[in-house]
Amino acid sequence: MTAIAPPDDEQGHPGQTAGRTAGQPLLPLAGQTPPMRADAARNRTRLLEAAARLVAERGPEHLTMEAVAAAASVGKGTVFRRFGDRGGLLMALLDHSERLYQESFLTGPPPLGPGAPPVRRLEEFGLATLRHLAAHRALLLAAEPEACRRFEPPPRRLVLTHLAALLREAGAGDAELLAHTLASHLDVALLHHLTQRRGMPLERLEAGWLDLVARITRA
Amino acid sequence: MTAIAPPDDEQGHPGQTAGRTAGQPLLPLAGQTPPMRADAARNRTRLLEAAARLVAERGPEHLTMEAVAAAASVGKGTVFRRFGDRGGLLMALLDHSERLYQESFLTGPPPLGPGAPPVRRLEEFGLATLRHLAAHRALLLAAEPEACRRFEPPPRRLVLTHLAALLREAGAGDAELLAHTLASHLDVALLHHLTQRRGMPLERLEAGWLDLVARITRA
DNA sequence: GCGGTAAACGGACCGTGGTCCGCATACTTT
DNA sequence: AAAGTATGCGGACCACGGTCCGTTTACCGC
Repeated sequence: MTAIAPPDDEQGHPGQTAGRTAGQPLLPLAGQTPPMRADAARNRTRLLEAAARLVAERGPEHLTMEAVAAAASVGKGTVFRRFGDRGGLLMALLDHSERLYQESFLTGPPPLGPGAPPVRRLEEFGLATLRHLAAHRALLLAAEPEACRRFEPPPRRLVLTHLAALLREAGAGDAELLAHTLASHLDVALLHHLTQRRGMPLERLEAGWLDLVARITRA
Repeated sequence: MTAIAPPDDEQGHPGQTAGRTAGQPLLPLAGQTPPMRADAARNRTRLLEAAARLVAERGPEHLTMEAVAAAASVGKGTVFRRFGDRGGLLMALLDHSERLYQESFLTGPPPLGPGAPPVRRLEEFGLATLRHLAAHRALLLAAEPEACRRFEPPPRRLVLTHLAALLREAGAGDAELLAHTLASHLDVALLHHLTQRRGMPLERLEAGWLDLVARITRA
């Protein structure tokens, strides 16, 4: 990336470009950035459509940036300018469902959203997350960044702060650390490994989650 | 890799080449494979020396396979033939301390090795592992495979089976699942994130480990 | 020593992610 | 409407991991 390259955020048509403060789609921080140029917006949607098509055809793990560019009749540089990198493009593809998922526990109805007791919300949050991961497994897996950046993407951060908040509310010990413990149980790569390579049914992971929450919150 | 490429295992001089059954240096399985040719063994040590030098000079994250080949005055193909891939080379660099670490809890003296009660061994194991990770952070981080293979390398498998065995002995619930929970607390990437990016002292992670073991093993 | 053979070698080659920079063009201002 | 400017565009270019395959060479049996 050359300088202040803005790796995109969301919206399809009259869009804007993420202001690159600290994170991208943490949800409500769609703000005051200058509107995208018309050609840029057009290319953006063409790229997303092309990418979605290619993913559907060949699977996210075989998606190449050059193929997307070609399929959208656009230069390769344009893809990178818009989405930053491969992970950014994949994430953009997930943006819509990611939003729904985030809203469901941030502002949705209890017991998932605010209003229920914290332990109850923890239980529901894990179940909802496991289902979210399972539904988008391939894409999330393909978008997973390199090891040392695993905890940086805003969605992961949001999950961590959410868990930490609920744990604090429930009065557990080192909430930040325990949040990581819980979060690691809600990891796509782990889910993939356990269900695909080790043949565990999703139900076992769900039961494991409830058990884990119980063990961790009874201090 | 072309076919039954043997991604190397250990020993320096009259060596052998891993038989590729299921795992590499799970420790005692150095066996009955045909001995390495003299030139192969020589190149192996030259490569390891060159790699170690380059890592020391520029850090493991800047190590390129071509640079290693050149520094060892060897063809690039030879590097891949010997070590399989970049991760294999990095792992080979760690092989010695990995062995010491593994022996310490498999056959070493209690309370880390056999002989102490399981919960005690769990506590010690975590502390020893955290120190091991911290000592080799950069190298382990650079060797970390892609997300979807994160649980496949034999060292990780060994940790998981060890944890599961101790948990079973301690009578916890779903030992295999809980082993993953504990193992995720002993993850280089997590350690890196918490200590480097979030500024937590190692002591806090150690305390967190003891707390976690306590919470998980009191059924 | 002398072949025969399997193993090892080397480096050209390929695919892919990511960058660079000169050129084109959508919006703004007057 | 013309000029000015920042934004975006494109695709040549680079670095690196990994593969392929024709050539070389260590080892084994004689």
